[in-house]
Formats: sequence, structure tokens, C-alpha cells
Amino acid sequence: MRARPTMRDVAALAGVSLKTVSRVVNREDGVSDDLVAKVERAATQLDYRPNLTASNLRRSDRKTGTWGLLLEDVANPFSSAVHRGVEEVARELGVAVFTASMDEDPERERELVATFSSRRVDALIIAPTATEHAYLANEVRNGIAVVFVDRPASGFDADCVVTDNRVGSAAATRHLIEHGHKRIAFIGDYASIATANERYQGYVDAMAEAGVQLRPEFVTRDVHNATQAATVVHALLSLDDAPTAIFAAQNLITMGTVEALRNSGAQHRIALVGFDDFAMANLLDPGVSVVAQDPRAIGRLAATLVNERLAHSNAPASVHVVPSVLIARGSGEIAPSN
Amino acid sequence: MRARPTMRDVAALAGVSLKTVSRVVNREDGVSDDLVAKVERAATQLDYRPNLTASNLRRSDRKTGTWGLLLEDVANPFSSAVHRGVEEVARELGVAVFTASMDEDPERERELVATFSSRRVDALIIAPTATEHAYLANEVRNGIAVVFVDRPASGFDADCVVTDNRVGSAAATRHLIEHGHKRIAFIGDYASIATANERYQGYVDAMAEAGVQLRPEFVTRDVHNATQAATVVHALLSLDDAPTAIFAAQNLITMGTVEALRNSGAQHRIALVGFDDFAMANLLDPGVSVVAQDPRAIGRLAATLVNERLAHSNAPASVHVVPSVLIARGSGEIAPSN
DNA sequence: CCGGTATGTGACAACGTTGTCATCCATTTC
DNA sequence: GAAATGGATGACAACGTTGTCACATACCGG
Repeated sequence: MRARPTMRDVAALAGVSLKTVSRVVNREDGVSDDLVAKVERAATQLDYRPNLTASNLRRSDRKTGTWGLLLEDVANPFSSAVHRGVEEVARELGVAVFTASMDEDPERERELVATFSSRRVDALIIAPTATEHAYLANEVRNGIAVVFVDRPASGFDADCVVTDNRVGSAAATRHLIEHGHKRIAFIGDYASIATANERYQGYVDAMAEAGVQLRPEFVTRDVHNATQAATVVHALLSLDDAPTAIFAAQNLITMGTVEALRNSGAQHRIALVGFDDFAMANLLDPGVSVVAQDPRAIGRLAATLVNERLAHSNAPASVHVVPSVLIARGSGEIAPSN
Repeated sequence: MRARPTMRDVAALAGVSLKTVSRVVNREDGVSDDLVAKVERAATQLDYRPNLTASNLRRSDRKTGTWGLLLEDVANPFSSAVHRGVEEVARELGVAVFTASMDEDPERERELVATFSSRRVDALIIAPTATEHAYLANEVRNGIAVVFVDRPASGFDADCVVTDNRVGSAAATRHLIEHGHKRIAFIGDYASIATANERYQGYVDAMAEAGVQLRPEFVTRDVHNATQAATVVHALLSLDDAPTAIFAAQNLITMGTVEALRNSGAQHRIALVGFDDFAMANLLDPGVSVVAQDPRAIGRLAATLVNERLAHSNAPASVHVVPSVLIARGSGEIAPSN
């Protein structure tokens, strides 16, 4: 394997100076047509590829055209849709994106930020895992733009893109109320997660708005996976005065609920609305009504904000809310059974 | 915003030479303890982050610790699971990964390869879209390691990780035969896709092995999405002598088939096995039996191969097959209706 | 007390590129 | 016809780091 060709090699082959090659590669004008042709021929002949890392080092604007994207888990449907949205905008801008999963590990988040900072990314887009983000101030001081997605960060002021959690949850709950339900259970994620709280608040809002009394035995929080959710549902169904509807305030909770309802044969009797859409929800029986987030739009918006922040680094930080949409598929339109 | 601190700044603050800072940062030994302490204190005080791009430029081994991962679509479940597998290995190796989607556009594939090559990735992992990969020879000559996943490349010799398409498809077909079926339909993707052919061959193998005559009216190829698949299923069901079982040789085809069977009320009467697993397949009614690929294992293996190739660049290229697993969930175990 | 070795530290060049400035030659201008 | 202008090209330094080598000091054995 030979050494990679450099501008010097191209220059030698074309019989011009290094700088002229640089000019041609960067499409600067002021180079005569025949030299341009000669250089291009030489570059092609050698399979020359400009070395962007060397270029970035020397360039005065000090931008590498690289972003870091820190997600919960690249294989998770929500994360990967955000990724997709970010990528679409990055592609238009000619930016390359480093991606990594944090798996809810704050330590890992910090490691990744350090790694990406060392690689001189222009910006970081973070779906935060850590609860304290003051440490990012160093990076911002070093010129890195930071935008949060999905969850706001605490202890640190930066642009942020979130779903309309509270309003969307209120809409889900209201939808059940409008179909005649009053005994509506809430199953939500860890109360320590800001968005989980927002969703709970939305449920509370809609219940209050309709004058329906909250019943503590119908509210379960700190549920994090499908198995736990299924257990909760079984417990709810065995109550004397069981709920006639369930609002499942998270992806996995919805799936666990579907499973539990089916195992109890209650899937056509108990109404269900989930927060966050998932694949095949329309093919289940009944189809599962959900409040769908738009993770791809979230990703696109975050990337756009990054781009703006890179242009005006001292603009005030802002929070952007992406609306959710209620999709009726059957499960949310079941009437109360008694 | 101040300029980013460099080694020079750290050296000045610590009162040592640039080179000593370099030694401390790279944990080389032969630096006295008190100088190490001084340098570390200065580095912390300035929020110094080593500039990996400058480091890579100078380093003699010429490795950047960066890979490029080219996927069909980062938001697609198969792709993102491969991504996850690659990332896990990359993380252990301290490698950062650029990811991008090609959306079945060969032009885009080449652009991305050029971009990543300019950024001096050590390796490319490609789920190929282009049908002709001779162009990659230039990159390999320039020292980039290349590994293919999911589909083999043509016109270019490189390591490759694929699912056991033919054997898996034969297993799926055999499963249906063992449950008493003889009238088994095949619905597959574009015949131009190598893996789609493999899957068709597997179907043919199992039918031949059991001495069941192939019936051309039961074989449909060049089906690429769920809607087309649904149309095909409706046509199959309206045949005088309709099939009693269907082998759906691709993800989206399986979903379209499920939908069509349900719309015809035939989901408990016609057996179905799909190739490639998908979310919620177990919660459908009946659960959908599938031959599951292991995309995460594919990603992990590909990353491992990259690492080996970087160590011995002249080892012969090899093809690695990751076995698939048949998961019985109900739909594949339905007995023939007459 | 000398020469030799080991150890810690720094000066300097180099990686592949771009910014700055100087040079050269061909025009144009008075 | 000399001077001024402008356009094309190249020489050189610099980006932030590491590899190489030289130097200074400390230690050792004879």
C-alpha cells in the first residue's frame, strides 16, 4: 500500500506549485484554465482526496463541518428518527455527524462530550441523560454550539427542542373523557424525568378541566418498562371499581399495557391512549390510539437551531415546542363498559 | 468567546515546554511527578482539550480512530440495529463513528465515501446500495479498510457479513411444509437484489427437498413495499385453488401481508412466516412467526472484522454468515384449512 | 575524579493544508 | 517610452500536535 497522495504530489505531477493545487481544489478563481485542467487531471490520476483534517487545522474560520449527536440509544425508534431528522439537515449543509448512544449513563455522556470536543466538532446535539449540565459551560466557552432535544437540560442555558408533552397528554386524556370515561388510569415513567412530569401534569389538567376527581389508586408513576406496566395493568383491572380507560404516558408502557389487556381479554373493553407512536400500532386489534410525537421534526429543528447558533453565537437561548398529534385507531374510542 | 487553549497555553501556564505537555497528555513516562502535576493542574484550569485532528496529522501511524458507517437509512430498524452493534465494538476500541443514510441512492453512496475519505476515516462499513463497487479500490489503495454488511458487493473483493438468507428461507419454508402445507406462496423483493435471490433459492430448495411441485402462480417477486404486498395477497386469496400458506421474504412484505390477511379475515386460516423480525410481531393476533436476523450481531461482527483488517491489511477477504433463527409465534403453525 | 550511562527536559522540524505577501509578466495609461 | 496597474503564480510561515535528536544533570563503577 503506497502512501496517500498529498497536494505536493499532485503539484509535482501537474508541474505547478502546491498553492496552485490548493486554489484549484478550493475552486478559488484567478487560476488560468489550462492550469486548472492540468491540476484536475493530476488529481484524478492519483486518486487525490483533500485532507480535511489538515485543512481544518489551517483554516482561519476554525470550523470543521462536523457535529456530534448524543442519543439515548441509536437503535431506539425515537432516537433514530431524531437522528434521521438531524442528518437530513446536516446533509444539506455538508456536515458530517458523529453519533453515539449514552444508554442513560451520565458518565458516558460526559466521556462522549470530551471525545467529540477533542475531535473539534462545531456543535453538539444532546438528548440529555445527565441531570446536571453545568459542565457544558466549558465546551460552550470553547466555541462549541449546544442544542438539547427531547428533554430540557438543567443548570445550563441552551437552545432546546421538546415535544408538547403537557398539551399532548391533556389532549389524550380529554379524548378519553369525550368518549364518556371518568375512571381514567394514568401510568407514567420515573417522576425524576422532566418530560414524565409534564405528561402527568397534562393528565391532571384535563381531568380538572372536566371536573373529574383524581383518584390516587388510578395513578401509577415510576414505571419504566413493558413488564412493569403489564403488572400495573393487571392490578388496576382487579380493583373493585376498575378504571374503564388507561392513558399510558410512554412508549414501552403502552406496549406493556396492550399485552396485559390482551392477556386479560380486556382489549376491546378498556379504552387506551398511548403517548408516543410505535410501529404496527395500527395493525394491532384494536388499533392503538396514540398521541404521536414527531421525532424527525424535532431532529430537523434541532439541526436548524445549531446552524443558527453557529451563525450568531450570542443570541439568547430559546425553547422550541414541536406539537404532537392524536391519532385515533380504535383503542381510544372504546366506550366505557358500564 | 476566547480562543481555545492549546498545548502552548498549557505549557506557558505550567512553566514547562510544549513537548512536556505533549508527554503528559499522552501519558508517556519519563516525566517527573511534580511536572506531571503542574501540567495537569494547568490543563484543568484552562479546560484544555487535546486537538485530535492536529494530533492525527502529525502522528506517524496515520490512524484517526474514526470509522464511517453507510446505512440504508439510520431510522430503519434493521439499519439502526446494525449501527448499534458497530457502535458497541467501536466504543470498546475508542473509535468515533460517522453515520449516514444512503436511501438506496448509489450516487449518494459515492459522495459519502468521498466525504469520509477526505475526513480520513480508517475504515468504512457499508450496507451497499450501489451495485458496482470497483470504485472502492481507490480508497482501499489509499489505506482505508472496507467491510460490507447485509449484502455482498460486486466487482470488489472485501470482507462481508451477511445473514444466512438461503438457509433461513429454506427453514421458513420447511416449517410450513412440516405443518402440512403444500400450497405455499412466495412473495419476495426485487430479483435484482442478491439477498432477495438467496431467499427465493431457499424457498425453492425446501420445496424441492420435500418433493413439492413449484407453482408459478404462487411465486411473486419484485415486490418492494407493504402496499404492493397487500395487493399480491388479495390476488392470491382469490385464486380458485388458493395457497394455504405464505412465505413473506422481507420485512415490509410481511407487514403488508398481515394487513391484507386481516382485511380478508383470513389471518387465522392462512399460515404465514416472514423473513426478518419486526417490533410488535408477538402482539399481533395471531403472533407472526418469523425467521429473525440478528442485525446487532452483524454490526458487531463487521466492526470486529474492520479491526482485524486494520491490523493485517493483506489478509484474504472472507464472507461471514450470521445464522438466522426461526421464531414460532402462531401464524406459522396454522394447519392447512382443507 | 574521570568517563560512561541513564534520565529528564527542551529545541526544532514535520504532518498537509491555507493565509499572506512578494514576484513576475502583460497590459494599460499618460 | 516610462510608469503604473492588474492578474497569475509561487515562496514561506503558520495551524496544533508529535517524532527526533540534543542537551543538561545525576548517578555509577573503576
